[in-house]
Amino acid sequence: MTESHGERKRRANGEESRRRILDAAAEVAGVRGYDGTSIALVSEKCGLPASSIYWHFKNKDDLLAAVIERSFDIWAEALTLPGDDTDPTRERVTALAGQVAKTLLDSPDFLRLGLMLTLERRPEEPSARRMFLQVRDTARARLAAVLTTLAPDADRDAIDLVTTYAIAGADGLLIAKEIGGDSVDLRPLFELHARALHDALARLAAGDPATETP
Amino acid sequence: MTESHGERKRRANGEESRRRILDAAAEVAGVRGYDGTSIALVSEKCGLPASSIYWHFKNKDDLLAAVIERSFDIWAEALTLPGDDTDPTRERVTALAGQVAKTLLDSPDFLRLGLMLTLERRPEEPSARRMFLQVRDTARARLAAVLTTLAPDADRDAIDLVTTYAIAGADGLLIAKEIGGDSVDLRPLFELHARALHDALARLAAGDPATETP
Amino acid sequence: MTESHGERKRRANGEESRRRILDAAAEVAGVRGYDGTSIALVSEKCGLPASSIYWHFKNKDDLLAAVIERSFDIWAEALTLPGDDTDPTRERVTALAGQVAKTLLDSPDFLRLGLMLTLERRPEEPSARRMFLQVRDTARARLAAVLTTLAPDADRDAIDLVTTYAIAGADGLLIAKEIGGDSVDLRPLFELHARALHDALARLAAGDPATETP
Amino acid sequence: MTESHGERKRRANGEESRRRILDAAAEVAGVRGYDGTSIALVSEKCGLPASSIYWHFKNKDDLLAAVIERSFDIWAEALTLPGDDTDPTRERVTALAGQVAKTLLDSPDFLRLGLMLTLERRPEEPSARRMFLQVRDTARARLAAVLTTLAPDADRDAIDLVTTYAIAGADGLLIAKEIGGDSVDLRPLFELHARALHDALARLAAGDPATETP
DNA sequence: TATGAATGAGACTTCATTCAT
DNA sequence: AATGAATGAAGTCTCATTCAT
Repeated sequence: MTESHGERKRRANGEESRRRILDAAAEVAGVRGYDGTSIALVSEKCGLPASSIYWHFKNKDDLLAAVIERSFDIWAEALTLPGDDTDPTRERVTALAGQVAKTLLDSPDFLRLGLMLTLERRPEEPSARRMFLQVRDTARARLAAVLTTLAPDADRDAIDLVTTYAIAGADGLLIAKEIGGDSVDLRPLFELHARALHDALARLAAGDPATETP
Repeated sequence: MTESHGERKRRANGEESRRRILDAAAEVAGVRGYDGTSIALVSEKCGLPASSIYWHFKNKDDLLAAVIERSFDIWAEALTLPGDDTDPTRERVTALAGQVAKTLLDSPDFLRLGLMLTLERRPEEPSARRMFLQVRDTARARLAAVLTTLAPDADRDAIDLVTTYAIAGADGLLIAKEIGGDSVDLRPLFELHARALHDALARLAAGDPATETP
Repeated sequence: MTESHGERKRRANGEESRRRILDAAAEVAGVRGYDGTSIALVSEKCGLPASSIYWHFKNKDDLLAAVIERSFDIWAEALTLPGDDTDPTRERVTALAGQVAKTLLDSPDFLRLGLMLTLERRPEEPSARRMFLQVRDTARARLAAVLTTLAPDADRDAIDLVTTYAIAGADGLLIAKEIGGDSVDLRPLFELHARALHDALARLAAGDPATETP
Repeated sequence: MTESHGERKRRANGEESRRRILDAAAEVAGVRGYDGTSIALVSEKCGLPASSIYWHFKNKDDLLAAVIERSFDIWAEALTLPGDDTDPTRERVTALAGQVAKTLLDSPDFLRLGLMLTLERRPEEPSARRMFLQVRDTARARLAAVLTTLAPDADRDAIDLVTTYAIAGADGLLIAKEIGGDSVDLRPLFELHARALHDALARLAAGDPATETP
């Protein structure tokens, strides 16, 4: 109780204000997308006037980039990819996929917003989009590393292919969930995906050139 | 007063104007998304004044729904799903997946715009979104029918699951292509996906309960 | 009385609206300068909403450029420079200067606004400024032509010099009037200026190299 | 707690901060005018936060008035008008005009900004404008004194007239230079002006009523 | 002697839409 | 079958200024 947080006219606290703005922006942007996120809406939701938002962020684009960055950081922290195990059993791959699925569904702000941004092709790319692609690349690199430990003999191109397919499946299933809502049970779907990945890895490990084009 | 003040061609051809508007709207919406598509932009792109757009369409929402509908129709026509063959060989499933991939990449307007709309959660759902979900359901039903012919013994839930997974993969791969551009070769990816689907179907046909949760 | 102008909801009349906007903008800009002229102020003064102003003009810059152009045209029309007379008597030059003085004081909008714009050095030049410099050049050319008829033997550089000096005097005296208000009587000042110009022309006609640097 | 968190130099030197602010404000105001000079721009240019500017100056108006005052002082110091000589030869008047021209071109901040302010007619006159008119009056008085020594017999009204004309010429030529840039050589122009002033003074000394209105 | 943070007002501009012709 | 003109609402962002520390 050394600092009563009930003070009337809030004493200036930049850190806390910034957080409140980011929270509000994440909430709005996750729902309405880039264009649909208006500063006025964020302002209303966080209780600070619009002009205060511009004290903390250069502009709307900058704000949304920050939203994506923070949301990704939270997600990446929640997801501790076990990178030391090298046993590509189906159980293990399934567990891995399940972990990813769960964390994605828990904090999907950056992913949903990011996918929306990804699908657009504006004349000048928003830095929020750039930020999404950047963090997505980070995640991709980590996943590729894990897959490499699971199929050490596979060449880089093959790993790349499976990595891309793994991510694509996750993206697609997230969308399926978005559309289907409660009628879609993600668990068996991610299991299906895990099995597909496992089999692909197994073929890779066996040197099966199944992924090559004839 | 013989109504001859110099207008040459295009003596008020409604059909043609409507088409020009739809073309322009499709182009803009495919690039900028729902919010990013302004009537002014469409007007500029099609050469007709904004008020003329409102003569042909009730409002922006209506216009975009029409865009999606038309784009889907074009796509559906291009894609003649062979629904009579019942041989679930890998080659056949692969060919099928390849066909879908190709047509999606050729006319992806409705899909890209639709996915953007899908990812948003507005208070009041745009009818463009509703339209997308509707045509998507049509496509889904057709795909489910095909899969059923390939695995006649599978139960409805299993077919549903694989159908959802099939669509999810397509969505995800489209996004991967969107992000990766030329550095992503969709062919082997769709082959991977086809193989995954084939294997799943095979397991289904064999009564393998692999997709059930333990 | 074929068209009662008392109609309630004004029937759309672009020409008239445009004029009203220009009138209002000229009034405001002449008083407040470029930055000081807000669209809201113009809107209030002309009775049309701000968005209507943007129907008629691309943006504020475009509007102010139009203000300058029109104001100049009005001025140029009011000032019929007698270009056929070639008698450089003092009376004639004085009359000429007086005419310029009078018309400048009658419609000084473009000049006052233009001079303000002239004195600024923005990173990107407003097109209103460019417009001012352009019409000013037009005026300058006409004046140079008149001076040439008055001193046909003078070379181009000399005419240029006197032209510049003539304009500078007019600018300066307008400013003096602006500052001094009623306490400044422009008539004798322009007479002084006219005399200076006459003497300079006379020296030029006589081949006196007085304007050359030693 | 020995107050030692690393600040090195500049231990809060008020005088120096004030100077930096004035420098920045002079630079900005000379370029953008009164309205165009924003506190944020000045802050950025001088490296001090906006709130610090308000510690040194009451408000923007106060700041710009200070800019004008200081700029004028610098100019006045640079210009040592020789007031003791009473020989109205052309050479002397020319030299005098040249001196004024040179100093004006060297430090024109106050003049350019002042002229911009002069041309505006706001509802409430900025004190910066008042300051400009005040220092301008000071300069005017000094010039009138010099002219009086050159034409001791002239009456006050005549001296006033010539003084006004002298200043108007200087203003106008500054504008000409502003517009013409390198293509305008001020030297012969100021010589022309000097000659005009000399002749006017000579006529005054001779009692020539040339400046009177018929 | 400063300054980080905040803020209401207002800047310019675009929005989707309507209406009279 | 169309369109020129208009319009209120809302958009992003900057403004000058204040205040607690």
